[in-house]
Amino acid sequence: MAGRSKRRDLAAMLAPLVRDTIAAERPVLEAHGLSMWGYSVLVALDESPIRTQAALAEAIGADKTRIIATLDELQAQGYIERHPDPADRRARLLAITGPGRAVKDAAQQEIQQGEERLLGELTDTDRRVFLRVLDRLSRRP
Amino acid sequence: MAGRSKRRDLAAMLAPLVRDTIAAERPVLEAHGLSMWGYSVLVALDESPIRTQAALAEAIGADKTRIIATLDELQAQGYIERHPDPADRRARLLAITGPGRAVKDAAQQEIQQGEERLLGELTDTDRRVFLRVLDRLSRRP
DNA sequence: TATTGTTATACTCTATAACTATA
DNA sequence: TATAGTTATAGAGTATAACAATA
Repeated sequence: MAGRSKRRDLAAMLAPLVRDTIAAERPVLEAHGLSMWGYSVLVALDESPIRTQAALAEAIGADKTRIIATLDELQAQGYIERHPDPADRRARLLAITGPGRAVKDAAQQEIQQGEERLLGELTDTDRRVFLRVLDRLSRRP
Repeated sequence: MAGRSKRRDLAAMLAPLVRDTIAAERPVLEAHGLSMWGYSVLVALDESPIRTQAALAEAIGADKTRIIATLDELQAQGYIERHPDPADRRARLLAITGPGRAVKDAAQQEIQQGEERLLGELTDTDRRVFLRVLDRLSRRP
């Protein structure tokens, strides 16, 4: 059986799109006083608390060393809580706070509203399929 | 009318996917002696020659200053030709060579074959819709 | 000894600005 | 003077390795 029809590489199509969406997020996050990594952390902790910083870093695709400054800042802003685990004082129990959830929800609403500029061009079917496939592919191990 | 159903941000889904696809490309390109930007340049020039380096840089989403070393290397490898435009000797006419097209085709085939690991999980309909939408969104101005 | 978090260092990548050569 | 290309410098972001605290 022969190959499939000619197409561009996935990375070549994904790269400019991710660049645009991140560029669109930047001013929104800045207006809410959040960094890109800070927002990532809030989104992750909004789903559920996490028991170690290393696990959080892995969950958001970051290095454990480079989220520390982010966590310091989020804690100073009162958006997360960071307590030593009584059962193992090496680990830090991480959780989002009420104000943290509020600022994350506000920023996220604005971000997704902006993304309608893109998604709004699609038919309902295309939109639904695209988001479903994208969600699935992005969750691969 | 109320909002749409809850979803993740586009950037949050796109980012890990683009990271994985680029990570998958890296060893393939290295085996063919190409850098990421070098491969981008060959793909762009394969479509059509370009009259200035600035235009090429913009076409691949790069800065004009940071593709110069790449062009030097591609030229030394014999994969591109770079001639001063006789009509305006400030500009450089850029074109891919036969060997350039050959190495680009070989690398691209291997890359897209690897991407089947992802796309092969999808139904024919999902695959077709996803690629069509992705292609469209990635070409937006 | 192994693991969690932290800090320090080095390295890569990118952006900015200055320089040349043509026009 | 304006533009295309080039080079040099500085800055941001990232990765690596060493360190301190706890197990």
